Amino acid sequence: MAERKVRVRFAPSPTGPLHIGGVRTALYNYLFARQHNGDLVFRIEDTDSSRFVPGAEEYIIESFRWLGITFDEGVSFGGSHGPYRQSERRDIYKRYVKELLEKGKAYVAFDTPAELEEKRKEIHNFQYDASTRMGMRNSLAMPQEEVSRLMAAGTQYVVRFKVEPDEDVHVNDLIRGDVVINSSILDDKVLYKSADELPTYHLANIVDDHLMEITHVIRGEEWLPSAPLHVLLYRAFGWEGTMPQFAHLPLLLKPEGNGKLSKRDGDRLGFPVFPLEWHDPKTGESSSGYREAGYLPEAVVNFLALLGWNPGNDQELMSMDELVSLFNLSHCSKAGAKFDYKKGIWFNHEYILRKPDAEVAALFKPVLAGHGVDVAAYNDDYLTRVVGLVKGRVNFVKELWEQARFFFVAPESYAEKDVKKRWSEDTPRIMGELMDVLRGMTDFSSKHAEEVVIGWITEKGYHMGNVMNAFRLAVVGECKGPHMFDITELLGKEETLARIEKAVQAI
RNA sequence: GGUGGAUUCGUCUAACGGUUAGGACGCAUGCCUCUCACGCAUGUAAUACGGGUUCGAUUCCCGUAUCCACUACCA
Repeated sequence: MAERKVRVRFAPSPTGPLHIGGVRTALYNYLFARQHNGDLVFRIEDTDSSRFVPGAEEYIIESFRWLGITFDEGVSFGGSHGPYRQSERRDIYKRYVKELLEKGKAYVAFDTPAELEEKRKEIHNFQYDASTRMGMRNSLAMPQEEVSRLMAAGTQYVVRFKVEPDEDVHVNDLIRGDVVINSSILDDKVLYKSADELPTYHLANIVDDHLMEITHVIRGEEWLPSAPLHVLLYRAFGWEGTMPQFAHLPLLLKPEGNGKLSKRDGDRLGFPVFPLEWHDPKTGESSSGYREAGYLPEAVVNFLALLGWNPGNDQELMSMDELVSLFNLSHCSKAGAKFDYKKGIWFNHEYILRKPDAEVAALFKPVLAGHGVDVAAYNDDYLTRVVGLVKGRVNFVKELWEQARFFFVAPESYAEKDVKKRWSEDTPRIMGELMDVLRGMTDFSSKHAEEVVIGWITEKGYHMGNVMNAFRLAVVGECKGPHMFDITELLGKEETLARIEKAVQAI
C-alpha cells in the first residue's frame, strides 16, 4: 500500500488569544509533521462570524513565529490547498452539503432556535435524532410541497446530518485505542446554516481535512465525543478510505483544584496562560504572555512538550530538533495534566544557564535601559562578563537587574541588617587600610587581588568574614552577590576605591 | 441525568505480568563559601478502593468511587 505523505493541521478559531493548551496541540502537530517529513497546515476556522475577534489571527501567527513553530501551508503561509480561511470556502461547503442532501444523508430543517428551546424545555433531555425528527419541522417529516414552498419563500433553514440509529461506531484513536459509541446517543447535528451561508465546525472540518489531504488529526480530548460523528461523515461522503487517523490529546488542567486551566488560574497564581501578551479589543482587558514575562521560547516549547508526553526515559532537557526526533504519539499520556508552572520556571532557569553569556547579555540590554542605564556606555564584553557572573542566580532575564545592578550604579544606601552585623566602629579604619592595599596594586585582576587582600587580612589577623563583608557592603550595598574579586575586577580600581570611600562617609 | 475518557509520590511522569516501584519539579537537610545565590549530595513522598484472571499484578478483566470532557444553528 502506498503510504500517503503525512499531513497534519492546526486549525484554531480566531476568537481571542491562543490558549497555552492550543499551543501544545500545535506543537505536537509540528513535531509529528517534522518527524515524518510531512506538512503542517495552518487553517482558520472562522465559521462563527459572531465570535470573530479582530487581531486574533495575527496574534496566533506571531505566537508561533516567536516559538519557532513553522507551518508549511495555510493562512499567511501560502500553499496549493487554499483558501485556508473557512469563511472564504463557502462555495466549497455548499457543494458538499448539496451532495449529502442528494444522497439522502442529510435533510433540511426549519425549526427555529426558539422552537427548539421550547422543545427542550417541555421534554427533558430532548435530542434531535431518529426518535424525534419525525415530529419536527423538516424535509423528512413534512410534505414535499410544503418544503418547496418554504424554500421558495426564502425561509431560513438548517441542514442536519441524518444519523442512523443503533449502530456501534468505532474510532481508532492512536492514543486511546478503540473507542466505541452507539450512534443512538448522537444527535442530528446541524451541518449548515442558511442564515450566514456557512457550515458548522463538523462539516467544514471534515470537508477541509479531506480536501487538504490531512492524514492525522491530532487535537484536544474535548473532541473525542464528536469523533464518531466525524467518522460517520467520512462514511457518508464515501471518504472512509482516506479518513485521517485520530489522536486525542489529554487536557491541561488547573495547577490546584479541579477543572481545566483558565486565564483566572494564571492571574491568581502568577503565571501566563497565553504565549504573548494580549489586549482584548472588546473588553479592554489584558492578559500576560510568556514572551513578555521573560520566558525563552525554547524553554516554553520544552516545558510544554513534556506536559502530556515523555521520551520514554529520564531525559527532560531537549531542543526542538531532539523533540522532533524523539516525539511519539504512543508515549502521550491519556490523563489530563495539572499545569505545573513551577516546572516551567525551572526550565527557563536551565535554558538561561545553557544560553551563551553574550546572547543573554543581548536580552539583558533592554532591561538595563528600562532601569535608566545608559547601555551604550558599556561595551558588550563588560555586559557579557557581568551576565556570566550572575545568570546562574536567576530564572528570568529581567531578574538579572536585581542581581547585577551594582555593576551599573553605585549603592545609594546600605542594607541596614548587614550594616548592623558587619560594620563596627573600627571598620572605617580597616577600610582605610584596605584602600591603601588596593591603591598599591597594579594588577587588579580577580585572582591577584584576592591573593593580596586575603594575604593582608591574614597577616593582620583580621576577621575574614567581617572584613570581606564590610568590603562587600561598601561596594555592593548589601551582603550578596558573586565572588568579591570578580566584582572588583570588572568595576576597576577607581570605582572600587570610590565606593569604599563613599561608604566610609555614609555609614 | 446520559455518553465517552481517565486514575502511580503534593505536581509532571517511568516501569507496556516478575524492579528495594525509577527520574524530574517542589520541599527539607548537608556540603561548598567572604555574603546571598547557583551548584552538588542526601532525604521526603505514590500504584484510588473492592473483586477476579495468574505461580505472580502498577500493568489484564469486572465493579465502585472520584475527576475530566461532551451533551448548541460555538469551536
